[in-house]
Amino acid sequence: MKDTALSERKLIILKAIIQNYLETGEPVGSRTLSKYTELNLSSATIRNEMADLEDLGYIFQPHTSAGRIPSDKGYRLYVDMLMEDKEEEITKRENAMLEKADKVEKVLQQAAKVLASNTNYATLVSAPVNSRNTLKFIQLSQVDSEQIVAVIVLGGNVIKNKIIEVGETLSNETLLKLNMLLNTTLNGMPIDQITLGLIARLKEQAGIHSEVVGHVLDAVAEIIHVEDDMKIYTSGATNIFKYPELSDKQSAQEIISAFEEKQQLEELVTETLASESGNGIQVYIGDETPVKTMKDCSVVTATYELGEGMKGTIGIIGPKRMDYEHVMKTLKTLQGELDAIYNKNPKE
Amino acid sequence: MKDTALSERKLIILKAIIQNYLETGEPVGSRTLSKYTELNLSSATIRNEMADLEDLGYIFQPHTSAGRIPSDKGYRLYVDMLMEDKEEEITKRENAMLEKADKVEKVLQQAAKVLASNTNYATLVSAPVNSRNTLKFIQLSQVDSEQIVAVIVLGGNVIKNKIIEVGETLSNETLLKLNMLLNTTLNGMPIDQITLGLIARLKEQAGIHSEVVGHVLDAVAEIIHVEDDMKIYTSGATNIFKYPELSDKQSAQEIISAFEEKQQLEELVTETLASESGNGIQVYIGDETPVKTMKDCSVVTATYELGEGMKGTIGIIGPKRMDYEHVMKTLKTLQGELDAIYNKNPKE
DNA sequence: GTTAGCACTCAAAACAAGGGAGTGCTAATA
DNA sequence: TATTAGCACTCCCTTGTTTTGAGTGCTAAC
Repeated sequence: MKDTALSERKLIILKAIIQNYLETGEPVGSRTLSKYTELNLSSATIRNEMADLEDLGYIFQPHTSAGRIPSDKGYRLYVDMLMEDKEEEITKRENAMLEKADKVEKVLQQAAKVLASNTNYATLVSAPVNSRNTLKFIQLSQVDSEQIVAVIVLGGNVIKNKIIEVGETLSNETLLKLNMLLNTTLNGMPIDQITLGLIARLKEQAGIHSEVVGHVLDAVAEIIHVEDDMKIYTSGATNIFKYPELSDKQSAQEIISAFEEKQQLEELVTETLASESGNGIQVYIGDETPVKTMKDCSVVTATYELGEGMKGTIGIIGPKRMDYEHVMKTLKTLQGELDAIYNKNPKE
Repeated sequence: MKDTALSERKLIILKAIIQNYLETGEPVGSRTLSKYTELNLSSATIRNEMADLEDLGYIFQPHTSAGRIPSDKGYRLYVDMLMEDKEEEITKRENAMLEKADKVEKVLQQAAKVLASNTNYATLVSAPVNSRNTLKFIQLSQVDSEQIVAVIVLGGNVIKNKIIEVGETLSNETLLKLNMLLNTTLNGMPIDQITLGLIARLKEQAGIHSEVVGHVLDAVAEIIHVEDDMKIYTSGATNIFKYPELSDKQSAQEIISAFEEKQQLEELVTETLASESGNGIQVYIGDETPVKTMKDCSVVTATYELGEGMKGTIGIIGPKRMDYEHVMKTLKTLQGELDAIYNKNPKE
């Protein structure tokens, strides 16, 4: 029995085992399979084949005298080769909700929700990260005698603001001048090109107000700091209660905590964005996930793009026996929708 | 046995039962209580008293031949009369973290976290609602040939912004003029005083740019819309797994969903803000809570204030057998801290 | 190579028995 | 009269035993 290639029949059996297990969640035995119309084999024959498949590590028994369950390796083979693309229509209705929402946050939160209700798994949507982004516009305004507010507009119309305490009261002209200075120098500039040298030069030009400029640039720096900025929207975390294998106290606690804290999800997102595959869809099975608390889950992620190389992630987290076909199809659709929404937006 | 007043001894026994149950979570029996030093009574006597207390509805047995458990009515009596204020020091260390955070959202998220780690219950912090708030400052800025951004600063330095599409390109002077117009009229104005008449007047004064002004005021309206604006920060939802009586699948699912969706928590917050009690601390036991999914929990909330009558809520949600004394004390402290933080902020 | 048959394994369900915590009641006691 | 000791009773929980049934591996026959 060579490890390199499985016989046709073994593949069919493996596929049958997995599909059956995806549906029922119960270990599947030889008798069940022999009743499977496609292959007219007795249970005994199937047993032999299953023994082989077990030796090769594609399936295993939870205990002696139980049926077989796919191993991570088995799932992997299935996802890579055995699975056929389901060409189903996913519910367009709900997606209509996406169109309506206007603010970015709302759209993404909606997206997570739609995804969750379409799949019955836990979902996550990360906002586009604005590294490689450009600074579009800065505006300083007096708010109080000793406070100014800096409004910073980034490419993609992401707007940020920060209150800055200034010791002195700035005159209107001064503010106007500073605004001019900042905008003529920085407008349209990719934020990774704002160097220390540039900052020094700006401060110099600001003269006695160099301190204010310093504060403003600090604010910019703070705003674009990726980690700090990564917003993650989630939905349907409680869906995991639908899958007994994940809903014992221990697991449920851990997984839901991950969704609550979001810290760990960030890792997942960065990992996904870093290692991109062909169509942008990635499947992590069990131990393959970057996040240890999800070692008993499968995670499927997709990347969507929003002009300018700004990228975000959508993903779903569920049991290993998840409906990969449906999930991948749904992700692909949503990915498309998001792309569309952002590209039809007033061009950048 | 009159219902109006319980004998001194019954009160002591009831208190003992409750305190014991808070600690252990197990039904408490007569023998356990008779060993209680304070009251030198035999288990038989105690049994008689317990039978009375049960008749009166303060305690009950989960099943025959089990110890007694406090009923909602029992808890209520305890909270109202029997409980003594614990004068413990709560950990000041963690509160230091509160000081550091600057942005409102960060502070509140932190607050929720601190609360959760101090109590081991699920917690919630609602951002101050800005009805009764004033508009401090408006700034329109050109961002693109056909887009302007409106930055709106509210009292308490809450900053909002919104992109507005304008059909035409506005000149610098026009913008300046509009800014002048808006600010001279609206600055410092309580937002509930921005009436239709005022809006009409403004539009008239804006002349050919009345449309833009309309958009801006729409944006203001949208921003101050209370429901839409209510942000709720939560933490420690998974703490409920620590309490077996709440962590069966059904309950856990429901409670955590409530925390994820936040919808239901909003109801809780509005209810709390509406019916305010003396020191602003409220205790909902079991069915008393406005949120049906929490009928097996107790909810304790407090209101904090931030100048100008802007109010927010902090609250904790846990099992009925929660440590009310500790919780109320902690809430009171945090309430104070928040008040302090916001009142030491540059005066409004 | 396939299959029928059989002995074997093991988890889960069903059942039985015992222990223990707790109660209510009654009768004795202070 | 209030308290307590004593006792019978209830019911949950734990433990151990048995039964059932699904499933396997192996061997021998086809």
